[in-house]
Amino acid sequence: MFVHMDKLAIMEKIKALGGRQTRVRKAIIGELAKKGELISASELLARLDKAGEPADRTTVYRELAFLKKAGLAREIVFRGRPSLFEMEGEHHHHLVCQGCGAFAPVKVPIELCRQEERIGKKEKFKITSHSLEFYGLCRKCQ
Amino acid sequence: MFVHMDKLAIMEKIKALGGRQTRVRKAIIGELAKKGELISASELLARLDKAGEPADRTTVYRELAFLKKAGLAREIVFRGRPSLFEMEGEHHHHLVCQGCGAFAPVKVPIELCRQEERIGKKEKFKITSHSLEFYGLCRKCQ
DNA sequence: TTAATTGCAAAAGTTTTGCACTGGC
DNA sequence: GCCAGTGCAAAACTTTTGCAATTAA
Repeated sequence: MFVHMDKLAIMEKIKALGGRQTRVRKAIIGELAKKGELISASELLARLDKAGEPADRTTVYRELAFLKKAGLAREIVFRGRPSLFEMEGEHHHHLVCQGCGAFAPVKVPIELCRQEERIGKKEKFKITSHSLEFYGLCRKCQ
Repeated sequence: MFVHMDKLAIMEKIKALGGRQTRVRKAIIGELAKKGELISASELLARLDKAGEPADRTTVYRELAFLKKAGLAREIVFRGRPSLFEMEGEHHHHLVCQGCGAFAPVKVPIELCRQEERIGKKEKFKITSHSLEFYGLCRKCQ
């Protein structure tokens, strides 16, 4: 649904930051890209195992932190659940079902970026990003 | 800065839900209201101690869950820090400084509620609430 | 070589659970 | 007397840290 950077561009960016091309790193990026949507560190860990590319829990957390710092992955938090991650791509938000826990990506037709600028100027705050997530009930849980 | 329900109305709502008026509950609501803005469970615990109204950590968490369920308090999560709570009041969002960790309340001049309705209808999702928080650098940290 | 990366063990921190006791109404 | 509310101990989890061993470049 959303366009991501290709692997070449990703590795390029990593190299530019002094990062190396390792088995574990490639596996993590691969799983993150394959999933396409939000995934927790624990789920990622399980998927790596299943894919025959096992990695340590600590390594997964460290790699996610690295990818975030590199601007290649995004972390999102929802009330009452662990942090979720996804590869950076087209700007979007999420609908979270408070019944079954499912979530769906959604594009918001609001020019929040422009609003960001306005609010930042007014509050003398240099805004660099925002998080906007919707909570409710999905079709099944209503 | 923001208007909250008065204590009478709060206790009324609690009673209607079968809740009781206890020493600890009153103290927690008092601290939450006194602070006025976001506060973590741990900070709340410390403030209760300092105020001579000590309570157990578990009790604090349970009370916060109760107040949330009663619609009297709101929980907000930010990346990389524990949940924060505040009494329900006028609808607003927050600016979070990634430098020093400070946050400031802010009203957003976007009619998100109307957007909610539109998005919900389109996605067949019954949206009940949203979270919108801005990340960046405060005046001091720029 | 040599600095980034990894795994393991342990710690830190938040939040939840079980259970017996207390106290509002 | 009930049953909500409370404290205590322990557990469940997520996430981080320290350190020695590995490995990509």
